[in-house]
Amino acid sequence: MNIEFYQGNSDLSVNQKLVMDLLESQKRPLSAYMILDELRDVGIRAPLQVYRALEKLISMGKVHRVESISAFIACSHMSCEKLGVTAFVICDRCENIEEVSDQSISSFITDLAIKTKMKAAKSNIELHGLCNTCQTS
Amino acid sequence: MNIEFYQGNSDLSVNQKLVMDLLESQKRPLSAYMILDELRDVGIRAPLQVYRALEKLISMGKVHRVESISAFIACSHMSCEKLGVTAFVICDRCENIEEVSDQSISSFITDLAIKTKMKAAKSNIELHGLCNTCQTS
DNA sequence: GTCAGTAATGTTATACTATAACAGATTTGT
DNA sequence: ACAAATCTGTTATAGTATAACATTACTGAC
Repeated sequence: MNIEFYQGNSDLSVNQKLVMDLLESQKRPLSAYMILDELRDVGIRAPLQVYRALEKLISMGKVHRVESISAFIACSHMSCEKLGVTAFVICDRCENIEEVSDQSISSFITDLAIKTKMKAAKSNIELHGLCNTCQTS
Repeated sequence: MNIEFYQGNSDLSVNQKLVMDLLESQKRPLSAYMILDELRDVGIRAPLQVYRALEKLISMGKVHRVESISAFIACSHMSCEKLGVTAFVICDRCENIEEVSDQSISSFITDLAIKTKMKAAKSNIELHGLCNTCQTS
């Protein structure tokens, strides 16, 4: 872990911390309404409380939205706050999801932005299919 | 009603052709309900009629779903039915959208699949930002 | 300290996106 | 022609997200 860049969860509001802790405790993506249901006991009552927390966490790079399944997952890399470019690899059978963040992905997006003359703000790369385990069973 | 008249040379059903023609006439992505509203006059009445047509058109590679904006756009390349790998570059200001489909994109996805030991079924790559025009105005 | 201004949070209501379940119509193989 | 399978239409409902406003909490000047 890169201490210099890592931020703990102490600067988060109560709701943000509740959502963040839940997403970190699960390794899988959760929908906003799954989060809502899980957090009803601890004071979250309305969708907007969840969506506002998610919005902030996403802007901080701590949470990603997986667009193709409308779900949210804790960033598995401490460095995402800096890099901001990741890819998700999703098994459609076992629903396991892997977050990939390396140089080849960053430079692919950089190249695409240059090629299309874009000032890149946000990217998402999602690959669906069968994972290694599910291909052979 | 004489169905054959509407089908012409195409292998599409009436509803599929209506949706396809609309998406081709617009160059921008449309939401399912925008499509529904546009096609009410010609007999489309329910969301499912639109969604079923879209599902088929997507499976044929003629239409893409742009995940991050929950919208649908006609494929701008005849080759997508074969390649199946494209990227969307979306300007968040003018909402112009460009579909990119070249060898570098295909091989990026291929490499990602190999690296993660996935049997790839579907991918989506979406880059948001400001287009060349909007950066300078 | 207090009080106005600002920001954050809570709440209700509603808009937008998508599919389940069943009914009716059409096509197809025999 | 007729049953089985498929396609299409319709109603109802599930799932995702935000607008609008009320309330509370924080901040800084005085």
